[in-house]
Amino acid sequence: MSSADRYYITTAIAYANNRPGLHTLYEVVGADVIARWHRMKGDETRFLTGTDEHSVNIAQKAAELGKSTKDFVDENVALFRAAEDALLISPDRFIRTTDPDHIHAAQEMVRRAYANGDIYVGDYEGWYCPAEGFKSPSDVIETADGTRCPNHPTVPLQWLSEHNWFFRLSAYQARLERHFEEHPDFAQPDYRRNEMLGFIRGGLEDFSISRAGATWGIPFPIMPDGSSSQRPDGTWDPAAGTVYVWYDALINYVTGAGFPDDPTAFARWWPADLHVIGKDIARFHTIYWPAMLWSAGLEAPRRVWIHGWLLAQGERMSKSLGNFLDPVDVVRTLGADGARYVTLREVPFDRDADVSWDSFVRRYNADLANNFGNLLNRSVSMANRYLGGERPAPGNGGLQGRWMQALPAYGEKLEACQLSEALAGLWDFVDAANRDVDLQQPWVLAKEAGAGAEGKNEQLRGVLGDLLEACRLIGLAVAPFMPTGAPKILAQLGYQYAYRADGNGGPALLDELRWGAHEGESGRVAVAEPLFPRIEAESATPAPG
RNA sequence: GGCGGAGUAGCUCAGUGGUAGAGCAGGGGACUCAUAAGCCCUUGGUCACAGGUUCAAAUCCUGUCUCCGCUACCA
Repeated sequence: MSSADRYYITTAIAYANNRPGLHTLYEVVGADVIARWHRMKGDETRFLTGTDEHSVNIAQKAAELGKSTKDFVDENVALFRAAEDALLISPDRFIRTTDPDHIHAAQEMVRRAYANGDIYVGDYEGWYCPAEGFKSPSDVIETADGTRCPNHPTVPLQWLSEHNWFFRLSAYQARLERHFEEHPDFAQPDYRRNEMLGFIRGGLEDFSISRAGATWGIPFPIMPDGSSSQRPDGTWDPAAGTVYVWYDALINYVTGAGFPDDPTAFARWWPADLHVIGKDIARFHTIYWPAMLWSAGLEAPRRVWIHGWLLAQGERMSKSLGNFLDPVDVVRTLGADGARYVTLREVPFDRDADVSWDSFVRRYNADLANNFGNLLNRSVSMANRYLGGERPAPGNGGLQGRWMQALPAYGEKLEACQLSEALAGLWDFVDAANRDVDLQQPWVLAKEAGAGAEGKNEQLRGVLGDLLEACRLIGLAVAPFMPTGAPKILAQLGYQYAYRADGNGGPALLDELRWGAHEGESGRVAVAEPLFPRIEAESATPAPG
């Protein structure tokens, strides 16, 4: 992986029509871990996440609730931010598509596409629900009365045609194909890349980028004759319509980098190193988006990571089905660190995975309470009991060798977005440390040393020094996953935690992760206290639905 | 329909020619530093099915069944 000194990572922006579920925030947690990893490594890091707030659906929903659209999205955004705070998400900017600079950026992208000859006025045809707006063919149902909108089955649909702006995606087919071939890592994982490549090879059609009727959206900046739609008083001519979907939502990634008004920032942050997105929007991010950027004279992002969905008993978690986990519930039971760890350990980042409350609790107990939590607890307890709280220097026993293998593998998996595998490998090291305790039997060494046996005290100090060092390394390495757990782990071991709450500010993580990085420093461990108390089944909140 | 992927222990999965594996869950044991955790041992599988190639197949080939992903304008 590259060791660039700056790292720009984004998530998809969430549709602000409701409160968030864990299945929505899951990708944000994953991206947050990667962002924190880079911050701690010392890369200048920018992590962007936020909300997508335009669309007729949102305006409609707000109207149904008797609220102004802006109040409605403000309320939902507050719920997102609260849930993200609970999960310790650390965006450098939380972007909203209603932010003024974003509106400006989207309009500028449209202007550039126009200047480049890539947009033109055409006819958009489709089913139109008078109560809601245009419906895609997959979004309508056949009833005895004819084709209807599932949300308004009593209202007859109309087949409408309206003048809209189209983006000339077809002009970019060859360049896209070449880009995929020259940059095999651009879209990942591989099977998603192949799907997208197959789609490109099948031929690309232009897509519409404006809507004539909608008012809750970014004013389209250009009139059909090519003149500006901005009036002398600064307002926009509603006859120009609004920007539709992708020329609004996707633009957030360049807005968040400073486009177009802060060229210095933009030159620093663009192109993005990584877009983390869900599989449902892979096509828009890996095909539409590069073409849109090229049209504006900008570079494509370096990498797009496409993750899967969280399933409940084989079905996609969703708000409409009600089979989702509330992140606040999960945090309440497992703690923020536990919730983050368990989610990213249970779900491979490259595909769908079935999750359940039981599987989360089981994973928490096995990995955090029993394995790592207990390793830390028993190590600190023994240092207190046998060495009066002194923290001896690490030796160079078998654990050191294992660590020198485990660390590079961990970093590689993490940077390859294989978060679950990264943790699995790290926990092999946890297991090795636990096995070492039983192999070395420090309690026997302590007894022998107490009886005056030759060399036993040195041996005991070496063993405990190794164990405490293993705990330090694990605690620091998992800090991106467990932002509040890590400082507590280090504190139990008698170390200062050098990083700020968002992971910035400390020494380069890879230096700290060297075996024996602090061996010259004397120190004392704290009183042992379980950091990840075991969760009994009865006390766990049952999963809703 | 087309293209692609997958079917291996109760669960999640690894394993691409050479006597079936891991973690979790279940059972037993010895220990005691520890969150009754950890450690050791262990019960579970005709590797979807049927043929074929081979001295040898979960692993290669053919066919069948089942499941999943992609197959354009939802945020």
